[in-house]
Amino acid sequence: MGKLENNKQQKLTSLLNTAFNLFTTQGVAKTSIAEISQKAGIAKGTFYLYFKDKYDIRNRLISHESSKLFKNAVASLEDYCKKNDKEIDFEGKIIFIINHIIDELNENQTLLTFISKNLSWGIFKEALTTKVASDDINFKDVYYEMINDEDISLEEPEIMLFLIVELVSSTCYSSILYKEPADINKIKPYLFKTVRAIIKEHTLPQDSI
Amino acid sequence: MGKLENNKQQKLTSLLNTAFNLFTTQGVAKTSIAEISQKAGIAKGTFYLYFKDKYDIRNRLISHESSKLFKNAVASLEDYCKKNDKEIDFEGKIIFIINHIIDELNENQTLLTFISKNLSWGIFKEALTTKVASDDINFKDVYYEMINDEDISLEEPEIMLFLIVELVSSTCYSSILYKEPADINKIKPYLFKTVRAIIKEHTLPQDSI
Amino acid sequence: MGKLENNKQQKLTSLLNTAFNLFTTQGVAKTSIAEISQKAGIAKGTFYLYFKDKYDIRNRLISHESSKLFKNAVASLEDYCKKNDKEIDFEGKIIFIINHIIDELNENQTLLTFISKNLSWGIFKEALTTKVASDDINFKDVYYEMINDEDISLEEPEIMLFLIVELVSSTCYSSILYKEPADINKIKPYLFKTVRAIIKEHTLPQDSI
Amino acid sequence: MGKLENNKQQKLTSLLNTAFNLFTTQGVAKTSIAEISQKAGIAKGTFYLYFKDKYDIRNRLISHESSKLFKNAVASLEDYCKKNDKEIDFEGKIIFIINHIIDELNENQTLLTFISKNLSWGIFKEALTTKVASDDINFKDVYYEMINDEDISLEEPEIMLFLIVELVSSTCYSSILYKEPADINKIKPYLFKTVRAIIKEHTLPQDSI
DNA sequence: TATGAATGAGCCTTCATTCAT
DNA sequence: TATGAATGAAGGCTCATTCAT
Repeated sequence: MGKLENNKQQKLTSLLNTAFNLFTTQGVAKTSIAEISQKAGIAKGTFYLYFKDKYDIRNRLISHESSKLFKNAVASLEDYCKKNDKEIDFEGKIIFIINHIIDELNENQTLLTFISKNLSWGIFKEALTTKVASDDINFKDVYYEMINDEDISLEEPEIMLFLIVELVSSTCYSSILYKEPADINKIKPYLFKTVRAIIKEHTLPQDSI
Repeated sequence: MGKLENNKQQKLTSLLNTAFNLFTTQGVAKTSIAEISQKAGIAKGTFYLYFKDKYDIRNRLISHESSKLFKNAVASLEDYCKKNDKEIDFEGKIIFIINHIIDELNENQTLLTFISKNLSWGIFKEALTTKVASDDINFKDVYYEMINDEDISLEEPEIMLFLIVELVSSTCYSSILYKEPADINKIKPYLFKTVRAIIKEHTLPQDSI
Repeated sequence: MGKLENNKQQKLTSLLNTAFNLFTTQGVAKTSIAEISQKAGIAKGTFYLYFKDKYDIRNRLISHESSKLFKNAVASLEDYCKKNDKEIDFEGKIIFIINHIIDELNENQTLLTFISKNLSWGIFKEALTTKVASDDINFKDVYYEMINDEDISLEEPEIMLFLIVELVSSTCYSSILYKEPADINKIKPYLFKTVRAIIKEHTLPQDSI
Repeated sequence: MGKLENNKQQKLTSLLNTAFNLFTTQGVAKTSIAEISQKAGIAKGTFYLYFKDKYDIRNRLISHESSKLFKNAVASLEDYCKKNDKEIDFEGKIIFIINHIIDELNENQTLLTFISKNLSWGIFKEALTTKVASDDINFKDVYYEMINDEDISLEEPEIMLFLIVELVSSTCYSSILYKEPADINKIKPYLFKTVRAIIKEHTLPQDSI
């Protein structure tokens, strides 16, 4: 890899990190490109060589961070299975992943603020299906793998995922950040029950022999 | 009521109407106070005698419009019951109301854009519990009335309402506006099944005598 | 006149004067609104309360300065007639005015640069027919008056004026500023001969009795 | 000629063509060097190996295009003489050339806009006297040839040419592009009469034997 | 109460030019 | 010769808010 190539990668990383810090601490609206550039140690004009505008970098960050949440959750799940030498069924896996993500967001509320305030299903779907960074995972693949592994059939797997994601994400936002209408820990059981219900309704009766 | 008082009311109404039109047609961010004031026929400085800032007027509008959605749905429900001389159970009423609101939003997508893009549970809760205009209804009261009428007991009625509202509103947004992951009409049955499941899980076994 | 009104007028004048100085010394392109505002002692944003953009103020200045040139020339002509108690015919008046304007431009070459580099017939025509400042004259009226006074008839007075103005202005530019293809004083006799020829060709034979 | 030399020529041509297209379609000010380079298929830095800056390439283009106008007009004139086996006198030739140029500009108004908006006598004179491309003509030589051929003597041939060129070019601009003060076809007769008058005044009485 | 002129910080964006490769 | 990443000054413009009237 040439020196130049290397240098470019460094600048990109620097920009992404700086922007993420600023976005999470002061919000997207109150962060200017001038500030991002300056703190990243590059010229303002250089910013535009890497990103179209502020919303471009924001979207890429959301995709990347969302992807990380899923990646961590999936990794933790695999870990858990290995360690305990346990098999968990599909429903259990979904709940495990949701729980892991909720806990992570609960401990990193600035991240939650950033993601939620700027999320749309469009960006999110992109996060689920494309890799921004080289080590990102494609959760959709993981999701379908999970479905196949269990040998269950779902009526509309994508709609089901959509309902769950929307329910969980919008629920988390006010529950974690404002404890409204109650603390996330109080909400959790009801939330999980609902998720289980959603899964049940989408599950087709297994072909019996 | 003095002439003066009347004049004040007129200005307030003019401001609210103008702002609503501008917000829904061009978005909140691209609407300036100068534009609102000018089109409302008052001076820029006068705006500040009625509202703290742009977000103040925006929030009041969201509350008012949300309230209207519920009011219309409830009115339509009562109408339906009278006309058909039918009794509908609690679950049916909730579904009826949701359905009515979804249909209204589907036909008024600018309203949906405005409300969703600027919604937070905080504002929304306010909309449910307080009256902005004199003819607004307090949906929370209606909700508890509905519960009492049926003589059912719910474990955590507020959390239940919260889950339903969050699920429905975030689902509608991408489904109606972007048909993602599918058209609202395809989503509806799954959504209603989920709502029913949520209600079921919150319903406590009836005291039998 | 209120204090406010007075204040506004002062600011306008200050802006016009400052802009004119900057435009003539460093050119329009190299003059920024920031600089105009700052040197005029007002805030940058205030500039936009008085002018749409840089070209708006530039056009108004050109109109005003052009008007002044004509005004001075006409005044000088009247003066000359009075003093010498002489009658000058139409052709002589036109030549007098042109000569006066050329001399003024020759002595104020920065003005010539400014006007010529930014002139278009559109702006110029406006300068001839509308008053920017209260003391501006409307040269077109003066022109037609001159025609009537002499009792001569011209075939196409407007086209004639157009030809003369275009010829003189474009000729002056390189002749005065770059002495190309010769000094204005060497060009003058040829120029005047040409102007006379233009007038002659447009003059219709007088009705004889 | 080496391959390298050839390559250089190609790049130069590509740059000139691209710049001309961009200048005429969107104007000089709104065309950036980046855009020219990119569309010409070379790197931005390479531009500077061929031209000093944007105005350098612009001037060369104006010279070249002006030269082409004269070249075409002269060629057409010669053609006309041959075909009709006619002799045209000096005055007639000048009028023919002017007429031809006007018609060409009338049919190619983007070219007129480009040339006029960026013309100065300096650049123009260069166009008359120097060849930019190898097939350009030197109109000044042609002009003096025409004078000699006819055996007429002019008092100040250069000033005469200057007056004519300035008159025609500035007249065309607003007349063709804005039909101000009238359409070019209405202006033409007056313009030609004026040109004839200019020539007459510069013509010295022929030496009689 | 009502006005609207004035503010001036702040933002985004463009672009000619340089220079290490 | 050729590249194109980097620069950073510069510029135009918007807008919420204040305050004297």
